[in-house]
Amino acid sequence: MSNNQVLNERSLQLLKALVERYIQDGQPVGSRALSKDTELKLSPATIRNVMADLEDMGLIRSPHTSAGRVPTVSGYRLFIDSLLTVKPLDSEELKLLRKNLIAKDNVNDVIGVASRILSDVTRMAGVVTLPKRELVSLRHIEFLPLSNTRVLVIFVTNEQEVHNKILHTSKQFTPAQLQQAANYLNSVYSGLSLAAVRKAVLKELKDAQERMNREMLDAVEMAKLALDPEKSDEDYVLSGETNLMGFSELSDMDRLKELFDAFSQKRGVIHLLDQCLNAEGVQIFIGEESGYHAFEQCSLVTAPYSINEQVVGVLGVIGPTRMAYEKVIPFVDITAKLLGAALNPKT
Amino acid sequence: MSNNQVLNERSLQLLKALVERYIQDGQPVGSRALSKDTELKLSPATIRNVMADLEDMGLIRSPHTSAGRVPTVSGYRLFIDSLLTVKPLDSEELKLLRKNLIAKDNVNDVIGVASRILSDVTRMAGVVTLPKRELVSLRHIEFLPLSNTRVLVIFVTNEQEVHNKILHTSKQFTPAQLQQAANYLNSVYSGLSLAAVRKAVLKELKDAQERMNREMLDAVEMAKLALDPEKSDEDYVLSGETNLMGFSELSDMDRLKELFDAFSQKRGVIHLLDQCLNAEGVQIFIGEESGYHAFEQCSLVTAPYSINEQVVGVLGVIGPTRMAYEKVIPFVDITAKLLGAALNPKT
DNA sequence: GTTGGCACTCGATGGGGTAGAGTGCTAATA
DNA sequence: TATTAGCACTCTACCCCATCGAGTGCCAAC
Repeated sequence: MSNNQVLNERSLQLLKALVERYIQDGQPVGSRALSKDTELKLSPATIRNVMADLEDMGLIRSPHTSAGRVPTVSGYRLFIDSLLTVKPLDSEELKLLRKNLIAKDNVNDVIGVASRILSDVTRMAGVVTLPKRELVSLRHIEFLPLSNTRVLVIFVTNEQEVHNKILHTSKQFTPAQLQQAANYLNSVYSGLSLAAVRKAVLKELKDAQERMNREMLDAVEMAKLALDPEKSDEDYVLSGETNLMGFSELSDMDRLKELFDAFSQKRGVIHLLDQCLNAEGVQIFIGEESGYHAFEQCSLVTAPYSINEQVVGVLGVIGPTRMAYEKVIPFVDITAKLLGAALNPKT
Repeated sequence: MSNNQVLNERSLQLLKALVERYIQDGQPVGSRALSKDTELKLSPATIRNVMADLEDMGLIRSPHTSAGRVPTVSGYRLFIDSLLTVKPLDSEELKLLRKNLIAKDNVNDVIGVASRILSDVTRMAGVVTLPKRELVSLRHIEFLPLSNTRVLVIFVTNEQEVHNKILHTSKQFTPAQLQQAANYLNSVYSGLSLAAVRKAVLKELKDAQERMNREMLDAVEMAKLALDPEKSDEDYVLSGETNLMGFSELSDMDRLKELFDAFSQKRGVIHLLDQCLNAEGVQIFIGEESGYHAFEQCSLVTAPYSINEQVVGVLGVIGPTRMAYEKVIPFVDITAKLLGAALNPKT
């Protein structure tokens, strides 16, 4: 028990070797194998002592008496935070990204491509959230009369994305009135983020009623309805879920069902991804760290992406905890940057 | 071999009992069990003779020597076509349908609800295709200028659904020109199905150029672009896929992966569902009948649904071949009718 | 045509034995 | 004092084999 509770250089080196070995072939790693793997000329016996210490510290564990050792979540965490040597991005993959991740007319197409590339390259599942509506800016708003009190509102954001929604207004409007309302809103609010617009709208409604004429008031009232966030329309695009069926860690049907249930319910996944909106750069959840039982056997590598310097969404890769972090991390990172670039309006 | 190749009343009765029994508990059915199940007072030995005949005719088979018999696809087919006694719809389920399957502002919401009900009630997977764009009628079309030669076209169909698309035009239009074009198109084509509009548009472009003034020609030209079917935007909403993970028939991971791959690729499923657009009423694919390897262990029970007497889409249930057809069939049938009703514009 | 009897086949289950991998401990070593 | 060799021990994975039970096919009797 010489090094008890003390992580010296050698222990770390062995932990690193163990994790790398385990990630590579998925078998519990024994002392003999580790002895051959490292440059440290240590006998299996010595390594067994170190391993016992690492186990005491909760960094590795053995599935049963006569198996080797496997990293715990803390072990992976330490490995990723301090020991990982990230690989430079494969040039083929970079080429693939640059070729396919380009601006399109439809934001959803770009998002879909990004998600697919993430899953294809990593052979795990790729996920990309749609840009948060709140954070993108308004370019144009338009009202179309449907029938009686139903009005179709259409707003175009950031030059690319189009949203529409049906409003039920309290009174009837003529096409001309609607046109006028749209004109007013466009002249005043165009260019602001939707959140900012809503804020401004609420403010106007509250304290400036007397200063506005009837038409403008109507316009603002309608804008309020139109921008009501109501059911959060947050969503994501998931690709390559089926890749996850290949991993032995997830081959238990109950677990797998739970995982896929989580995917289709979306709520939990969105919540998880939202946590990464504020973090800068790549963020990783290992196994139970996510806080969701369904993801207990999975790791999630995420990175936020930005339009116009403004973080609007998150993308990531979902796979078994035993994944090639040293490749996935830089890949997720660069994909986020290129996605942001592809989504930026060409000014 | 008295009854060889001849299906008499008794054989059919026994086949029916066998299939029902097998559907109920999923175990190969033996002669003893069948002897107890039916009112025919026959000894197991006699039943064994009949079963041998049924096996010769390819209606049942035995997984191995000392197991009971299991229906083949032909067996299921005969059962469904001639022997099935459909159960009346559970009143609880009907209530659920009537309560939730109601008109909404957003067609997608209604479709989603239908899909979810299908899967929830049957505890299998539910699928509903989106209404075919081609077949719904145009209510209103509108153009919004974006930048230079990019124009946003918005069209509203059947009073409820809104589509939009970005066009790249060959020349630049002023907002007024766009407005004029829209006015023209609305006055001429409103109320026709999109397919009919496109047909008319192509015709006008071809043989009536001299009779039209410049603006109208532009309008028609733009309409052509707008309605270009291009990438078929056919799609469907799938629910409860994960229910399928519970069935032992599908518990083989490779098979399951293949099935879920088919779901996410969509192409094959859409093709399969499209085949039901022309058929009247409930249609069923049993196992390999679908022609898709991924569905070899599955059955698909479908029914087309209509808006304004016009068939526009298909819905159905996907599950293992061993499913309770006598309940699923009437349920799919009524769901299709109620979905149609919910989608019909309230005139 | 139907039935009882019977030999036979085959899958499922569980016990027992073995091989191999890897450990922890101890005593010897540098 | 840290490292190492040696060794007894443990546990899993695997295979073999015996047994059991379900169900069949066939034959002779009714």
